[in-house]
This record gives sequence, structure tokens and C-alpha cells, in this order.
Amino acid sequence: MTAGSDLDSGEFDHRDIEPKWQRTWEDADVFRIDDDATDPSYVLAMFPYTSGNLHMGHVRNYTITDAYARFERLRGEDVLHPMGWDSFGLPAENAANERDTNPREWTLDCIESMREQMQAMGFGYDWEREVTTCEPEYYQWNQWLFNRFREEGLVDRRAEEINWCPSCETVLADEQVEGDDEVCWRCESPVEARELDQWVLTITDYAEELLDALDDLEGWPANVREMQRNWIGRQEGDSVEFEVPGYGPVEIFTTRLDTIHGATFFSLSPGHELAQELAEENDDIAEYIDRAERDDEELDETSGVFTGEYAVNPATGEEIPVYVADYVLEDVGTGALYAVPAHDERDHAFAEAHDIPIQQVIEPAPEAEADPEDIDVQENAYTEDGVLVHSGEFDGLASAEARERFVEEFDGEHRIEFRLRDWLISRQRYWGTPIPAVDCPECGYVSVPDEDLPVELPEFIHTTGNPLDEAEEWKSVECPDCGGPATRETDTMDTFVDSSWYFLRYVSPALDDAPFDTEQASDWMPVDEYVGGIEHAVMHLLYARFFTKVLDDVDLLDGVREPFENLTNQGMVLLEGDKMSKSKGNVVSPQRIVEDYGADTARFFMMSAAQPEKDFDWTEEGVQSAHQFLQNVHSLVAEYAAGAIETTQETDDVADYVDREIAATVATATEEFEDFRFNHALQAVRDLVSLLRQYREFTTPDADTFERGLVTTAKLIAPVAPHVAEEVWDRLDCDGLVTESEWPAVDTLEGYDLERRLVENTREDIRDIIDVADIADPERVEIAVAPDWKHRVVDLARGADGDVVGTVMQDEQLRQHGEAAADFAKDLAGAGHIDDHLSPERERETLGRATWLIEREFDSEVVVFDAEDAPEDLLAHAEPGRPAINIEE
RNA sequence: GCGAGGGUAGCCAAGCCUGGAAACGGCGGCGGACUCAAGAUCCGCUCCCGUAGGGGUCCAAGGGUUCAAAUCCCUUCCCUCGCACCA
Repeated sequence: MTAGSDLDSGEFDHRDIEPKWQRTWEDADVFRIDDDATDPSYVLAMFPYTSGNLHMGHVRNYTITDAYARFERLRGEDVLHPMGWDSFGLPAENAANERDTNPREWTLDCIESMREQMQAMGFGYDWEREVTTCEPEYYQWNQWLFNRFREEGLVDRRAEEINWCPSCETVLADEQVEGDDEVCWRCESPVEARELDQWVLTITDYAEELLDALDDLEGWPANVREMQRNWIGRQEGDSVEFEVPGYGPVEIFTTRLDTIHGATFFSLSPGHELAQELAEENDDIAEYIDRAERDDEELDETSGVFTGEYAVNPATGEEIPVYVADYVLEDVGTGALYAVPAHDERDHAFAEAHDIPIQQVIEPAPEAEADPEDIDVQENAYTEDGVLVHSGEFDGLASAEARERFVEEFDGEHRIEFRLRDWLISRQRYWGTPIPAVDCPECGYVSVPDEDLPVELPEFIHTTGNPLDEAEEWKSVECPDCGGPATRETDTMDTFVDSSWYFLRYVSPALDDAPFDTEQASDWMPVDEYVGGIEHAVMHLLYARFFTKVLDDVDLLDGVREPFENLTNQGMVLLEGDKMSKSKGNVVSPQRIVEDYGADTARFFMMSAAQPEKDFDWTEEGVQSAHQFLQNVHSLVAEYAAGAIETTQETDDVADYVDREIAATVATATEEFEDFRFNHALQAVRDLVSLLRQYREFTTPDADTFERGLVTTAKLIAPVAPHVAEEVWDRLDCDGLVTESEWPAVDTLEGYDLERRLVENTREDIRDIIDVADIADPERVEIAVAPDWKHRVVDLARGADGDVVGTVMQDEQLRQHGEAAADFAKDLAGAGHIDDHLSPERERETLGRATWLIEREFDSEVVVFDAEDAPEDLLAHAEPGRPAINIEE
């Protein structure tokens, strides 16, 4: 359905109003933030890769940050809400090759088109701070920072066994290899192992801090923190050396040094140096290693081969057989271990398969639940800590103590190991930041001096390999140190380098003598709200944290250790329960929704559908419902503005009721917006609009109250449906732009919840009675508030410690009510818990304001008595919080 | 296996941190108002029983703490995600 531009019906046409207000905002520069702003609210969405198209995931992501940024701005905050382009990367090269263009032009076209789509969505960015990573003005700072990292000793060039993607023709970081089958994250080709000289950033120097600081990132989702913990993979243990006669010492790493006396064999991973050495002399070993290293065969878990050699256990002096076994991983610990089948499950399985003795050296400690008699290590490994046995002079030591002793005793070293590897940033591709180094035959790899930066990319050429390798003229340079002939480095940087500090460039995007202004960045950082996909849980977010810490350590930042204070991972937009994907062909195009319904409808629907981190189903009904609501708001305002709604200047109970609901809605919406529960906030606004319509239908509304309701509505929807909000604001003849107005003041009404509950309960009770008593046509509804003395009983009862009746009956005033007071007190004592309640006057006022709802619902007269005026028999049933009700037919 | 997050009425889903009303909302279903009619909109109902606001049974299952448990504690089962022959 498409909304017509029939103004008589009071409907808006999004095709008119959306571009109109977008232009107005732009002309008024409403999203600009001055450099001299102090500690603004920094709201950031992960910048997009420049594919050329916004998909629903983007739209959801950017709607969340835009709504929050607009909300913060309305509340009087200075807001930094920028946007930029993650615009280096392989797809642009592929596209260029397919389309006979070059990556730069292709990328700039994509940016152009995506910027237009964003503008059509009404996202309010400070475009003067736009950052484009593929421009020399940006990537020169990657190079400059590379030099700083290198000065700090955080850059290394080393021969690495690397992940090579044959299809992308480049190496990949460990983080970019996915799944058990080890495939490329971009093209899903199986990754190959190669040995190449590569540039790495030594992120492992920061492993400990990157891990520890996660504990304090309370604004981050638990799963992301956990994923990073897993990825860093800290392990505390000890290394000791075992002598293999004829071959020298072999270092092992273990977390269970206490079990060393129970070692009955020794295992090497197939890739271990000694295993390789032994393989040269022994065909069986060579063959086993060959099989283990081939990808096509999955070796049995207990597979392994005896080498014929023995290792000397430093604890016992015993010689134990050395095996090469596939279950020992090369990149865990040292790739070598002593095996204790009695206390490790894998060692146990291996020992059973190879008929190796099993020697128990740990018994359950006395305080442990297990009975030492029940432990049979021949059957199953006992893997808990305990007390040492069969360990010579050390028998009786606790595991933990033993570990400490043995490090000294056997000349070992206490070590902390990490799974995290250094970050390999070399890429053998064109479309990235050239690594600013020169390979000189005399001086080795020399950094390009800062004053010679940027090293700009040469012309792109179509080739199967790395275009930089063929740019002979570009490659050939003088060595910056000795002036002799030298060659440029042709590797470019992983694009995750670009995104590791882009949030700092937004602070001072035009600065030409530094990547960012240290003082300003230190004030504006950290990002207050960072929103993006869960796919960046490890890579981008870990690298950005690493960069931030390094920048702080080299004084480019002042006291900023973490980049992102609060992190939200938006959920997926599903279609009939399925992830939208091009390959499945179940994609809803944001462009189509914007054309058919308008940006506001799409934004409003998405934000009402679920909380940001939850998945939700895209439904046409939901879209229509959002559209309808916005049209309703608009037409209600249009009617009012056109004078079609008759109003008075007199307030009454109904007006008071509506007034309080307006205040309550503001309070709810504000709190929910703050907590990122936009759907709850919007529900409250829907309820308010519905109430205003009922008000209008029931009576002649008070002009001030009604208008306040409409103006408040305009403000409350402004973060999510800004174009409609402006349109409505304009029709209400308000000053300026709603986008630049002030959020309504939050007045918390003391006891509002009790009032609301009283009204709801009373209305429900009336319905119940009418239903159960089968009253067809109620003439008159009488409501009577409980007398003061009952309220007093409740007050006393709540304060009473146990003896409720006694406490109540000690009260002089209440004794006058004799039996009745005692009975009521007994009831209360039996109830166990006593709810809060309003004063009698407050109850009467509250019910008085709400009678119109009852009149309207049952089309009957409604009378609210206070205790003095109420008929005696009616009053008997009234309790605080629970008025008596009588219905006349 | 380890770790994290979950399991709420026909479906989706809030509440749980900070215990106190058969449990917000939405969808679907039922009834009603408006209408020539449909749509839209509005008002109710939607665990079971009930001719005056009552009673019963409820938040994966079982146990515990408490005057009081969806909410706190323990155990078990199931789901989702991350890591994993991790020494």
C-alpha cells in the first residue's frame, strides 16, 4: 500500500516530507558538533564495508544509534555521531577485475550510493567528520602509526607458518580462518599452510592486560567478553626439561607438575623439532608424521608411534619411552609433554592402547568427597587435585604445594601461556595500506621516514598476482638510510588496522600533523555507546582494544585504556524465522520499504519489534501497523491544527487524568530510551496517543492538556520517526525544529503506580461483577473509599511486629470501632503481607479522575463517595486499595 | 568436555539484578461498538471452575530458604552460542 497525498484525510506523504526535513536539517547543520564541545556523548555504529548497498542489518544498526543520538541531543547533550567507510579490502579488487574499472573508482561509487541511502533513512551524522580509510589522508596515519609501533618494538618481521588462502591469494590472520575445516572467512576456500616472511604486530605483549581488563568491561555483553577470554586463552603452568640422551634437553609445559612422578611415557607432537629430527633416521616415524600432517585423513585419537628413544624424568631419574602422537598439538605449550595416564584422560586412553603402565601418584585429599579406596586409576584417570603418593619424599604434599616445590626442585620455570598469537598484518594484495618499509640489501628493512609519508598506492593494474609486485617504478627507491638502491615493501596492511583506530580519527578528521588530537580525543573518548554485529566480537574489538592501549602507552592518548564503554550487538532481522541472505533469496530491500512506506515507518517498525540485541521477524503486518500508527498521529494533529477538534479552556477530572498520563508516559519513555529498550518506550507512546483519541471522543478536551499531549508525542517519537515528528511539530506551530527542541521534563509522580493499580483493579472488579452477576445494562455504579480508620488499621498493622491485633486494639481511636476494627486487623494479620496504599483523600481523587473511563466503558452513571457520604452497608466492604462497589441495574 | 546465555500461557515475548496481585505487550482466536457492508479504528475476553469483585492450578522438572518465590539457593533435564584431542 502506498499512502496518497490526500491532505484532507490528514495523512502525510512520506515522499514529500522525508526529503523536505532532511534538507532542512542539513541546512540548519543540526548534527554538527563543535571541536570545543566538552565530553560529548559519543554514539557510534560500526562503520560499514563499502559494498555499495545498505541491507536490513545496516539499517537496524544505524537506526539504533541514530535514535539514541537524537534522544541524547534532545536531552541537551552534545553528541558525536559520525559515519565513515571501511573501504579497503579484497572485494573491491575483485569487482574492479570483473567490471574493467579500478578499486578506487569502484569504491568511491559505492560510498556515494551508500551515503545517499543513509541520507534517505534520515540518519543524522556529522558528515564533516566523514572518514574514508582508502584515502591517503586516512591511511597515511596507518603508516605513521606503524612507525610508532615499530619504534616501540611492537612490529616484527619473521618467517611464519601462515594461513594462505589460494583463492584470495593472500595470507590470513588466525582470526580470519574459520571452523574446523579451516576455511577463509571471506571466500570459504580451504586455507593452506605456507612459510613466508611476514609483518606482525606483537599483540601478545598485551595479552595479560587485554584479558584482565575484560572483567571491568561491565557495559559489554557477557558472551563477547567470554569469546575474547577464550580467544586469548590464558594458561598458567610450569615448564621443565627432560633429557633425551643423544638429542639433548626437551622442554615441556604442564599445568600438573605435581603429577611428574607418575609420568610413564613422553609424547611429541608430529610437528615438534625432535620428532622431525627423529623422522630423518626412522621411516616409521616419518610415515606417521606424514599421515598426521595430511588433511585428508583423520587419525585415531590414540594413534602414535614409538621412537625407540627414551627421556629421563628429572624427578625420578627413570627413562620413559618417547612417542610421537597426534593428540599432542604443536601450538599448545611446547608441543611436547610427559604423559601421566593415571591422572589425564587422553594420556590414559593412549596408555591403554599402547600397553603402557599406569602409575598413580595423586590420591583424593581427605576433605574431598571421593574415597581413595574407590579410585582405580587402571580403569579411569583421576584428574582432580589431591595429595601426592608414590612420589618419594614428597608423599603427602597437596597438589598446589607440590607444583610450587617442583618448579624449584626440577629447575623449571613458572609460566603463563596464551593461545593468542601475534597479529599477522601482511597481505599480498593491492587494495590496502602499503606497509611503509623499504628493503635495502645493506640495511635490511628500513622504515619510510614520517616526512616521506604517505606511501601512496600506484596505479592499479589488472593482474593475477599482487599488482604492487609489478609496479616496478613504484617499487624501486633509494634506501632512506644509506641512499643505495632498494625495494619497497609490497605487502599491504590487513584492513583491521584501519578499523582499529577510526573512532579516534572522527574526533579530528582534518588534522594534518597527527592522526588525531590527543587532548580532544582523551576528553571525548571512550565511545559511550558502540553498536554493531556480533561477528566482530573477537577480531575488530580485540584489535581496537590493543591499539587503544598502545596509543595510551605512547602518550598519543592520555589515560584512555579502553575504546568502548558500552557495547551492543544488534540482533538479526529474520524473515519467517530465517536469516535473510542473498543466497536464499529471502531479502527484504530497505530501499523498497523506504519507497513504499518511508524511512520513518521502517525505523519505527524495527525499533518497536524487539530490543536491539534480540532477533526479530520482519513482517509486512508489523510494517503496516507502524505506518498506520504514524499516520494516526499525523491525522490527529492535522485535525487539531485545522480546528476540527472542539476544545474548551476548562480543566476537569478528565483533563487531570490525561495530564497525569502524559507525565507518566514521559517518565516511562525516558527511562526506556536510556536503557536501550526502545520498544517499551514506543509502546508507552502508542498508549498515550490512544488515550488522547479516547479523550477527544469522550468529551470536549481542554485545549492546553490536549495540545500538551500532542506536543509531547511529537517529542517522544522524534528519535525514532524524526520526519513525522517534524511535520507534526510544524503543524502544531511550535518554534524551530523538534530535532533541536528540549526533551520534556520528567516529573515523577509520587505514588503513580499505586494510583494506576487502584484504577485498574477497580475497573477490573466492576467488569468482573457485571460479568459474573450477569448484569445486562448497569444504570449506576457506586464506588466508596474505605474510611480513615481502616487506613489507620493498615498503617498500624504494617508497623506491628507480629501481634497485629494487639497493636491495633491498643490504639484509642480504633478501639471505638470495637469488633469491626478487631476483625479487620485479624484479616490483615492472616494475609501475611500488607500492600502499600494511598491515603483516603488520594484514593478518592484518583478514582474521581478515572470515573470517565468507567462511564465510557459501561455507559452508566458513576459516583465516587468518600467514607462520610457513603451508605453504611456499602462501606462495610471497602478496604484501603480496594473500594466498595455497588452496581444498580 | 569447558565456558556463557537461555527454557514464562496457542505462538512471539516482558518481568528475574533490587522476592510481595494468574504474570507488561504483541500476534492469533472469541465477543461487542461504529458501518448498508468490508476494511480501518475503538472496547472487552482469551489457564480451569464460578449468577457481586470468589475459589483452584500456574512461569522446564524436583528440592530448599522465606510470612511470601517466575524472581534467591541447590540438583537434574533440554535449547542456543563460543572455545575445544589446550598438556
